[in-house]
Amino acid sequence: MTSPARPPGAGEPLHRGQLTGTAADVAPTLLHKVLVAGERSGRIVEVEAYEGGDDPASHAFRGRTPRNGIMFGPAGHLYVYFTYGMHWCANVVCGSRGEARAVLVRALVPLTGLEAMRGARPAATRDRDLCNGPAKLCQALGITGADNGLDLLAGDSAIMLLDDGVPPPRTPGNGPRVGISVATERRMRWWVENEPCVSR
DNA sequence: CTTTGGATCGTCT
DNA sequence: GACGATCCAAAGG
Repeated sequence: MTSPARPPGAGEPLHRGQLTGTAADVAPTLLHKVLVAGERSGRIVEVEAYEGGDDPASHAFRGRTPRNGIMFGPAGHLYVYFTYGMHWCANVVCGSRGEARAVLVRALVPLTGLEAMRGARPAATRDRDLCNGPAKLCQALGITGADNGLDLLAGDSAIMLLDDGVPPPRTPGNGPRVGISVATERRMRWWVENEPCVSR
């Protein structure tokens, strides 16, 4: 009995219990999970952990504000923020309620909806440049502030986080986070080694 | 190939 | 009023 090949971008939503640990615990487990936005989807190949009140680099370090409120809610929701006057970035909220931990999704391998992604990102000359950065992948998938707070684990959400059976790498790359000026000694960035779609 | 600086505006001090 | 959890084009080697 041969089962048919699973369509690209298909899978089951993660269980919320998989996201209740610290951001540093959860982040590397999200490698190879699939982020889906309508017909567009990609496999996560680079992430960063932000630990809320324990982490000077986190948006939640100085407490709850109108912008970061979603981070203080339940795990599995999407935290989208606007930065540098023009870019959106997407996080998966994790930890327990009130802890404001989150994992920034930094890069994807495009799986489906490539034509829509190319249309959304005319600056990308190669397909590997469609989603190889936190703001690029939001542009490619059409994620904006309007999506802030969505439940990524609900079957009817416009944006979902799926497990299609591909396990995380046994030994991911690990190093300092990108683009921050504090807590730079913490090695809380993880990526899939030898993967062309990783940023930088 | 690497380095540099401009774009652009919401958010918090 | 200052500063980004960034990207890209242009300039330089």
